[in-house]
Amino acid sequence: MATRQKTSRKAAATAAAIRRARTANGRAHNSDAGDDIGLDALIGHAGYAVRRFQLWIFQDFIKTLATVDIRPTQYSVMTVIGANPGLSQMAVAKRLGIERARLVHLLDSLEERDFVSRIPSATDRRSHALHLTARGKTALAQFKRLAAEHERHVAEKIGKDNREQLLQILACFT
Amino acid sequence: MATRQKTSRKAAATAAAIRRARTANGRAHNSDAGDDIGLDALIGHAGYAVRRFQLWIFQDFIKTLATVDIRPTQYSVMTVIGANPGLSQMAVAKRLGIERARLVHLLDSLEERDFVSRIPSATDRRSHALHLTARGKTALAQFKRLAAEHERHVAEKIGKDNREQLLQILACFT
DNA sequence: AAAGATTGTTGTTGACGACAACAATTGATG
DNA sequence: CATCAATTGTTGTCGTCAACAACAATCTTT
Repeated sequence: MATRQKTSRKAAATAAAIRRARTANGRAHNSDAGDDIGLDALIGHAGYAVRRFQLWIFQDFIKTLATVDIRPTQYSVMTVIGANPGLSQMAVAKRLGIERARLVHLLDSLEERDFVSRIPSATDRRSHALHLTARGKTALAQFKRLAAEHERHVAEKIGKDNREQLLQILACFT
Repeated sequence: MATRQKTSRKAAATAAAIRRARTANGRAHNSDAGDDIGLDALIGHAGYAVRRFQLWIFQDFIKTLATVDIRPTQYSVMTVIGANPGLSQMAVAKRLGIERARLVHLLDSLEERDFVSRIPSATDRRSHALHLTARGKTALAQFKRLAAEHERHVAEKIGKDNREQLLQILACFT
């Protein structure tokens, strides 16, 4: 085991410990599968199901768009800017529910890759008008094709109808 | 503005910039609300809706259980251990889809608060048999009541029927 | 002109997922 | 039985992300 084991390995095993160890391994005589372990109250918790689902869906998105090296948040930023050129950073941050502090770094990387440009606003010298570059526009078109492919993966995973129901149920959050 | 503004504030504003700035602010003459900004392709992306929903649901969970200072992951760990006493760390990690490296810290904090105890396994001296302490059991009972209250918030937010549909759709991830 | 709000920026903190190593131990293979 | 591969808990690092708190520049209000 590890170096800083808290309880000595040689410590006497209590009868309770033995009993429980039996319970744990004996339940289906196959603890490797990780199955047959009850979740108890976790079943019926929307948060848990949603967390697991989001993990899966983000991993698939990242994998599907790995060739273009675009992550979900970057994609959402470019999509909103593409659909609403000239938005300020505040407006984009509010719309997507991300912090403006975080958006700074996101835009930095997108600007470095020449996908987005910050143009000083003519009406408010504090703010930037965000635009896609020409390169950004063609790139986004490709991203959307890959994202659509990812969306098909989702439909395969949970079912076409279920996916649409999901979108409808969660529409109030978009 | 900030100290390290990339483009000089005094830089001449192009006609295009002016036009777009007008577009951004003029769309509904109220850019504060953050409304009326199209999401374009983002609508119809399950990942985006799920991300927003998970953000909301986790924040509500944390808020609802703030008095007991329990986060969603900690709650899931205690719930699984409570329902399956004697599990090894590997088994818990696999079942919940968290890394065993991460579970180490989670258990450290839960053990410090005397909610969980690592008992050396009688059959495998590498592994620990995880158990709730007496204090952990009574605490978990309270956590479950608060979690149920949080779940009611979810039902209020998306609707009782929708919540159940959601759980059914995502059941394959739990 | 002064006071307060807004915008972009920087920095810090903490939770979290992913990986890579490692010692101790177990299991399998010869 | 001896050896080698696999497993388990642990430590560490890295990068992403949300949440805050400060700050300078600028706008708005009065």
